[in-house]
Amino acid sequence: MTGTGSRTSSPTLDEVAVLAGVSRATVSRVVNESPRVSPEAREAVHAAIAHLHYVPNRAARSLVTRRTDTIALVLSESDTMVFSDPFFASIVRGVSAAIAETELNLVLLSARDAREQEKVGRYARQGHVDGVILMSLHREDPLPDILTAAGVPLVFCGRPFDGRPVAYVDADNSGGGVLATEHLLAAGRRHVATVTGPMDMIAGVDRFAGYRTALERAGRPQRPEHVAHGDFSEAGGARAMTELLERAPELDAVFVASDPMAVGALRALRGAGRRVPDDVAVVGFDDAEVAAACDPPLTTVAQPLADMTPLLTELLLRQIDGVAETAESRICPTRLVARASA
Amino acid sequence: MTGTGSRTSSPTLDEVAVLAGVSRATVSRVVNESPRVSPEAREAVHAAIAHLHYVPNRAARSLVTRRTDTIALVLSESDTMVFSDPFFASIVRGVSAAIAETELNLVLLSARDAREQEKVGRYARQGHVDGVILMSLHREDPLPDILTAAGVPLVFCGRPFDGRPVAYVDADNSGGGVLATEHLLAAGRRHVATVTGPMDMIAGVDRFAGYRTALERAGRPQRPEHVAHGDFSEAGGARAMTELLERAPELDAVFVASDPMAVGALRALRGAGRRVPDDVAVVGFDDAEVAAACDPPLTTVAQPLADMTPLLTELLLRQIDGVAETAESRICPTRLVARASA
DNA sequence: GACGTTGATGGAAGCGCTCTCACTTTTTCG
DNA sequence: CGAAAAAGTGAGAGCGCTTCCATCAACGTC
Repeated sequence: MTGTGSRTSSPTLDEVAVLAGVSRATVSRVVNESPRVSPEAREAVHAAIAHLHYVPNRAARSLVTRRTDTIALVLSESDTMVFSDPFFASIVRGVSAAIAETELNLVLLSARDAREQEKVGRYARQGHVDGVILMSLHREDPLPDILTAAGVPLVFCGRPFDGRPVAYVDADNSGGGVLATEHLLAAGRRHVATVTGPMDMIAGVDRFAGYRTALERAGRPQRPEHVAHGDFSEAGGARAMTELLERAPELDAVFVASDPMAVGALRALRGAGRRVPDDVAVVGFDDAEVAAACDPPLTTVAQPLADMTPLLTELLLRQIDGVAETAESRICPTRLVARASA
Repeated sequence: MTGTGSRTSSPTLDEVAVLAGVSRATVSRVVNESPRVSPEAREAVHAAIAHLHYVPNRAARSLVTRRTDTIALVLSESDTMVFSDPFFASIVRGVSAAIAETELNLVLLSARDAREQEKVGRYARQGHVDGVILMSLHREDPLPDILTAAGVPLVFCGRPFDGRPVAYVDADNSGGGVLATEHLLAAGRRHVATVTGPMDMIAGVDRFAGYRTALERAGRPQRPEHVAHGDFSEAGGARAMTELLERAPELDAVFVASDPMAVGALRALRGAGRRVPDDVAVVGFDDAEVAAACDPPLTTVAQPLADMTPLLTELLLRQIDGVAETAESRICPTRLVARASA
């Protein structure tokens, strides 16, 4: 505790009360829009507030209300990923928009490494936020346990690995994987490979599961050399595609578990002289903006982000307001968007 | 104020004091690491804290200390931009890392539209944060005024438009523009065009100024048809490059004011059948990761981000601690990174 | 051995706000 | 016209914490 800063001390509720000629309680009522205030008092208070540029001190209010009116969106991912994958942008934008409708504030917290995760945990436990939305969870992430233990209202963006009873919203990833794979099969493709997401993320696991389910239903063999693991990044997608071409040159279709990876795969295919969709059909996942823009336009599985982000927010607010009975969760349907690549 | 939530009320300082058999004052001293506590008392308190899982209530502490130990990094930009331009990622990562060294928390706030700007302003005035780093400022952004009026310690990432006396850190953008343009000139290029950044951002303006300065120094005419305005995005860069090729087909070099735009420009040039660097030399700005990876590798102007982000943090902390005399600011030198594109 | 010193500790006063409760005034209705 | 209900208001008790100040024990010092 070195200095004091030069912040001119702002006016308090008392000063407003004195100026308005009423009691502190009345000022508080006006500020909190209680209906039981006479119009005259209300006006006097408003005038005083305007005159003094009064702004309520949040710490004092929080101390008694036990609320901060801010929620955190925690990005549990390397920021290279966060800032390059359009999926994150979409979620942030969507949640942000949903929160903007309310009186709440939204803060973004990054939790890339153990140290930052610890800080986020402390931040939440200290009562800085009323609730947390956790996204991009990896299998071993300690944050779910930390935050659950802290008793903070919590919603996951994405199904949790263990079946823990927690509120979450997710796209139907496995259903989407089935959709994509069946689309390829229905087009008469014989050798359908896949570039999966990271296997320590549920979206990676579930989309892969969908691929396998579809093959199984079609009575097709699952060949290990048709599976390469990516990391949801464009570079990773290119790498995995190259690997696949080496191991299984006969492939004529590939389900790539994210659009950025699909862009990389497209590049790798072009580099290898394969034409899309003539030689190899490609289906991506996400329906990111880039999907429609790339060459050829990418057939992909769309997630209903427009539904998911408000839902995420709603579930959290319900928990905060204490009206959520049990941990609710929602799986949102995915749909295939057919374009030229498959 | 509907419900109460089910958060089990956490233990207070008093309870710790009772359990440890000391006074509240002593517990507070231990928590705040005051040296004037006997080892026995300290140990007893630590034991009690561990036993109760005590976490200090931040609101109560802030109320008296007038500090929150959190600072905000405000992204005053559309999130499409934020999430696609690697420059943002670098700043966020750098500041994040610098903050991680300290006891402070970092929150990211988005301020895309007037409504969000208002919220950010309120958030700061209500005392949620000890200081603010403002980045990606556009000319008409109201946030600087709002935050200055709020008396919040403030550092700009980027020189302010007006010469207001405010702390800021910026790269030497105009110097970088000179560097890039002179490099092109020195290579014997006769018709050096430029794709600028947005003219409502200081980085766009300054880099363009550098381009003009270099032409002037070399005694070359400044031709309006050699200037096209971009928006720092890849698509914008491609668009501007196309425009340039139409207006000034004779051009044999172009200074593109950001790497993402340069990638777009490279694409446009390839599309138009121009070879780089044979027909047209290209210099970018930022030295983003993509610069080394693209084809051909991009000659670009590097910003010393590794210096800038700690500086940004340091300047802010100094203000918060009240040791900053006046508004300090720093311009960090840029340097040319020569690669194949020019 | 009386004295100031030093170090450790607890009592208590707030920080700025909310909210219960009691009080006064006004309205309503039998 | 009186009693009950409703409406508006203020006093005051905290919320959990820090910190000033007083206290007290243990320590040299002459």
